[in-house]
Amino acid sequence: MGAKIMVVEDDPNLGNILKEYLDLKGYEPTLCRHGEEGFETYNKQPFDICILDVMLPFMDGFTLAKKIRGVDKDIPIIFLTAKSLPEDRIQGFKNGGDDYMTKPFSMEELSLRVDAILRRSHFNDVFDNNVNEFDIGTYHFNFVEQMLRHPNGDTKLTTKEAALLKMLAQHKNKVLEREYTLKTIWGEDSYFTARSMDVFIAKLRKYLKKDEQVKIINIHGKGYKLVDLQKA
Amino acid sequence: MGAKIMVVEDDPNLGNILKEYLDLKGYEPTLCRHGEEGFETYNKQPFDICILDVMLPFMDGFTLAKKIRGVDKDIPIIFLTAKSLPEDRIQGFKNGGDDYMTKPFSMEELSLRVDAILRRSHFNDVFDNNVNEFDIGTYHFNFVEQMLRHPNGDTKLTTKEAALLKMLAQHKNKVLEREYTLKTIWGEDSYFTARSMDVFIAKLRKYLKKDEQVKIINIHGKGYKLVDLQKA
DNA sequence: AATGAGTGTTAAATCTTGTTAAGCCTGAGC
DNA sequence: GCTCAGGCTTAACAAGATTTAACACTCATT
Repeated sequence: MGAKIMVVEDDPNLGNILKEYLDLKGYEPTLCRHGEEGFETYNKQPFDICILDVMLPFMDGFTLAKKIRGVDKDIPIIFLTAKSLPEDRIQGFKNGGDDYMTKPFSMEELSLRVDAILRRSHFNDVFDNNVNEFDIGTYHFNFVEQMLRHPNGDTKLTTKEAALLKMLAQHKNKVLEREYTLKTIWGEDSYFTARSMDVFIAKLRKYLKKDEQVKIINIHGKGYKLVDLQKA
Repeated sequence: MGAKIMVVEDDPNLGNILKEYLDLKGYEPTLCRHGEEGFETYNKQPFDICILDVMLPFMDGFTLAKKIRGVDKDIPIIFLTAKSLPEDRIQGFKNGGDDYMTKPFSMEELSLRVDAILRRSHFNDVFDNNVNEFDIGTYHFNFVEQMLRHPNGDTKLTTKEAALLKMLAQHKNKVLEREYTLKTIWGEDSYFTARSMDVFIAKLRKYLKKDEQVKIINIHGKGYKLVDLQKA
């Protein structure tokens, strides 16, 4: 499973070459022809990174970037452009870009830059997805079975309870951001999904009461942290 | 006071310009003249990001990068080079670099790239540090538990209280600068965040009243200092 | 001493989270 | 198709955390 990449490029030639190359490299690219199509597509499915041409018909790349960041403030963005003036590159970064490449560029370099950025983004967490069992204090959590076991009595979890506990366990002793969690489990970050998540946190806290060393603490305005003092 | 940057550049001219510019931008750059000096320095103090020239006497930048990554596998690295061939840039990424810049380059662009990378790294994360327990006079502070313990009664701290006390404790008997603190915990340094910080200082002072030997004193125009007379 | 910027402190206002329970779907079994 | 149970969402209120406002005080400078 490769990273999902949105490519917005109006030149059909370059667009197709890009798509083919990224496909070959094991990514999952989606090609859009202009800004508006890009924004619509972005709202329909989740992406891990965007590659945007700056000069696009109807809506330029910077404007599109702003709209995308309005939806998803952490999505990595790489700008492509024909201009190579330093001021233009600077514009790219000031518009919230993570990187900026000047045409013509080497496909391999682009793919390496994509890798370098994904290495630092949340995309990594996807790689940890095959780990499905966790030790949490004196508990043992099996995600696939949705079971939270404890010498003192087991608990059968629901799907969402298990999904949330898994994300917390993967970030044990680190902050798990609300926004990221909501986008991953609920698919969107709204007032209601947020309240729903709080309800699930309350449930998990109840289940985890059997071990004093285990706590879910709130990081005000940021998210939650599953603390396991046994390991800390 | 900003991110700690290690710059390794043998050309004294460019090296100094880089250092000065980064200084001006609010970073804390340390300049090394060659690879070996770079590696020694790296082992002596913590850095948030490295900027390495590729062509260096004695030990080239790629080799240095490998040695640094051996110590610290997640530190972000930007390579600088005179060559602009795509193959060289590709070499940079294959050697674990996060970015690659070709001389001559714009200082502003470099600083923007540094920002873009730091944004995705754990630099801002006060919550992921290693040392998490502190002795402050007759108090014992556990950051992870957010507990300030004292024989005379414990205090449960909030997230921000704990974050601020941690920064003070890390700088015990030294000055903790306002600006640095605000950028680290609040993310920005404005009039309001500054007032907010003052409110938190007042709270911490209340909690620390149980030990006469412990005080938070103000360094006018600079910041605060957590003074522990027991250890001084 | 007068000025203006920086700090101390408290309280109110705002925003976020905790918790419980009621409401609403959906799918299994009848 | 009807009913029920389980699981998730929404509502509602309580409690908590942080920010903003207000006013008093201190410090450095003139």
